[in-house]
Amino acid sequence: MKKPCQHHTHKKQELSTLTSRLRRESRKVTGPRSAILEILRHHPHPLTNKEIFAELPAGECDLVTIYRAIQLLEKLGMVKRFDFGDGAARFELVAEGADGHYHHLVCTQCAGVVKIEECFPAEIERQIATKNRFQAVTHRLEFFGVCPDCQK
Amino acid sequence: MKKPCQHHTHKKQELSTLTSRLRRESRKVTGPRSAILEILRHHPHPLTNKEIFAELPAGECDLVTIYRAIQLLEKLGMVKRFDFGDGAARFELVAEGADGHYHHLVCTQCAGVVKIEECFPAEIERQIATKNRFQAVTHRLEFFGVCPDCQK
DNA sequence: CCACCAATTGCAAATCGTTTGCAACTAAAC
DNA sequence: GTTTAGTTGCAAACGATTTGCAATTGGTGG
Ligand SMILES: [Mn+2]
Ligand SMILES: [Mn+2]
Ligand SMILES: [Zn+2]
Ligand SMILES: [Zn+2]
Repeated sequence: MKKPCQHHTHKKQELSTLTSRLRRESRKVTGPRSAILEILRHHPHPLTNKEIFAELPAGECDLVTIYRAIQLLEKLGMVKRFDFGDGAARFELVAEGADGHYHHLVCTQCAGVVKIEECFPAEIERQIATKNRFQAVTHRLEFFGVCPDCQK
Repeated sequence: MKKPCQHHTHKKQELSTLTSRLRRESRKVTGPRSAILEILRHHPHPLTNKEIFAELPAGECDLVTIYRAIQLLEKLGMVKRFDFGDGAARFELVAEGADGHYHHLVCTQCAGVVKIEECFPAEIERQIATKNRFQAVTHRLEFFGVCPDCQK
């Protein structure tokens, strides 16, 4: 058995890992759900429900089923929702154990997306929470700009 | 003439300042528009179109007119759009000359809003832009948590 | 004061993403 | 197998936002 890649950690989760998570929560592993998970597994960028639908072999399942499946996966913490401000929610698989905390840099011209691992110092958020006496403070942060390809 | 307040800088813009901006762009100063500007002027928090509509004396104007007015004001840079992720856009008057760059801390229970002047070091954004060769990079950042009142 | 015209408005209808109701169906457990 | 809670498809409902269009009006120039 050869190890496929020594340079990068392949964090793509096994489909079985994902489905067993469903069973553990007494949710059924169905055709549509497996298909959706497969698509998410193979996509490095957050997808809209409609995009997932488009990736699915025609007639595999209804758009509504995707909405419901994604809703469930989000509730179970298996996917994370992102909002790029264009009216459609996007979803991405959360790596096991990972907190799913990262951001994106979105091209305002072509909608291309780059994952951003950096975040500002947690100290800032802590100060904001303390100063305003808020608890359980989190944030939503996305960057926008023009990607290299779209710079003429 | 007495100066009303020495402690805070009242940055509330005069209505005439706002309307003249409209005339300068050959846009008409109408009843609905003045009313909308008045409401925005007196509200420290971003409002949804429907909220503006609710503030208006009954029958003052149609909801659609508010959508169109806000659209215009946004295009002229007189209001800034915020997205708290609940499906409805919110708008706030931008102080003259000000860049309108600030964020919010939103209570996830009661939807109360606090304006946040702090922002993370610009250096971080510059690095992200450079590393990914993006240009004109900006960001959208909002904080969420539980306000003092909602902590039971 | 009046005429004129581009800008504006109200109202109805259309869009779009997302949710819901319900009856038919099925994965998983016994 | 039988049983049943969990799922699905399809039609319809929803809420925010946009659009078409005919009627109205603010601002300008005379
Ligand atoms: Mn962050
Ligand atoms: Mn900022
Ligand atoms: Zn691009
Ligand atoms: Zn609260």
